[in-house]
Amino acid sequence: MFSDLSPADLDTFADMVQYRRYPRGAFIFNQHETGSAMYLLAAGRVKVSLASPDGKELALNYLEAPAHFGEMSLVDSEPRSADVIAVTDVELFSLDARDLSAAIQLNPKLALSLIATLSRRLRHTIARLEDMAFHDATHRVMRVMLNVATASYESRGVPVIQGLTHYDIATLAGTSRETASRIISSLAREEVVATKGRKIVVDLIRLRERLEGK
Amino acid sequence: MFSDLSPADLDTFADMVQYRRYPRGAFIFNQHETGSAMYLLAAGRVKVSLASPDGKELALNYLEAPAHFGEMSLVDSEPRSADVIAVTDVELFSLDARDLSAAIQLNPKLALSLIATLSRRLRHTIARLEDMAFHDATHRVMRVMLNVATASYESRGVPVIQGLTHYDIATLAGTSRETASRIISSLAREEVVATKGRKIVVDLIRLRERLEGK
DNA sequence: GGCACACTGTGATGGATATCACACGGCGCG
DNA sequence: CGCGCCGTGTGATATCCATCACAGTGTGCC
Repeated sequence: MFSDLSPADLDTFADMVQYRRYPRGAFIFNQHETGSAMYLLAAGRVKVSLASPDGKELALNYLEAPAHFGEMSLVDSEPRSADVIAVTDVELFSLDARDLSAAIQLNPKLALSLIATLSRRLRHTIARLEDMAFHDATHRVMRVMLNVATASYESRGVPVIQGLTHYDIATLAGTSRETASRIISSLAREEVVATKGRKIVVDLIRLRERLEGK
Repeated sequence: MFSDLSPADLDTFADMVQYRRYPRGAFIFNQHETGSAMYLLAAGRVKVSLASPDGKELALNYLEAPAHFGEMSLVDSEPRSADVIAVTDVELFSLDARDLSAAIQLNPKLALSLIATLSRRLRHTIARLEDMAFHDATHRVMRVMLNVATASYESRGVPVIQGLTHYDIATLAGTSRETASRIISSLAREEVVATKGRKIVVDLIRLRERLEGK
């Protein structure tokens, strides 16, 4: 989902920034917590997600370095609107709101970069909301698989889903683990995807057809 | 949901901007359409909403002057992610993306204002998504009523919902007109709200209790 | 002031999906 | 290299809600 920050930009505020590490599984911050820093993810992978009081989870996104998150708290002092959890060991830099306007003075393009990031994320979130409101679980699970497999195809040349359990896919699709399982089985039966052990190989063409068709 | 633009800001780019009027009911732009302008709403009321292929509707928001919308297309050239429809007669100014960086040079605070707006809207959209994923129709309808009534209370001193049909409330809550009707009737029976003709008076305290309680 | 039309209230029904329950499979750690 | 545990597959059941159907109601327009 990211990022327009160039190395030059990073240099610009190298001394405003603070280095941190988190082990796999750690919470970087929690929903409803206050905090005025944004984070630049330098290495590793994080999950941005929401938890309901009764233990359900909805994943907003997975981010891979280089990326940034937590920008919303730079401009207002509202509580965090999601949890961010380290999926692997993580290295990152934090930038406090106090330093932001200084950073923008030094490099106004940074502001445009933030605007671009927020825009992309808002679009993405609106699309998610649209899916929740208009489409059934099958459609949503297919869309998640298409997104993940497409990203994999673009970065590694293979349209494969791995490192995500059915539970993870379900939280991305906003449905239950069981429902996601059933849908994946059924797609495998129809040869839209092929499951090899705990890995899913996606037929991008067919999957896209299915998503458009109905 | 808005806005940090001061009259001074408006002066700054008075000559980059173009004046337009739309009658009640007009589409200002459509989802999926391309377009690189943002709009400053000077007078009137618009609805930002999504339409599904099979005729369902999900309202993202209603905006009242002064407000702005369509900023996302300033920084990328993705299609519009929602429809914007004039609910009353509307007057607005459009600002093209080409002029944006110039405007930001003239007034860097404008960038911060955009970031703040986008942040607020992203928070709001995430909260909507959370509601859709975790809560039932009753909860969502109550939240819509609480939001509208609270806004009314703050601007006019009376916690009243008017000018919105049950259908409108349903599209804001992401449910059907019938379900919204049933929920409102039931809340009226329990004296959480009182319906006077086509107007709903809300007991803010009780409604908030109900929303927190379960 | 009345007539039409949009809005509202409410029953009946079916369908999607959450949830509970449990068996099976494979992966990783000791 | 085997045992345990997490992940997966799938049935049965219950619930929420969309949808269809239609009667009653208010409002604005002529």
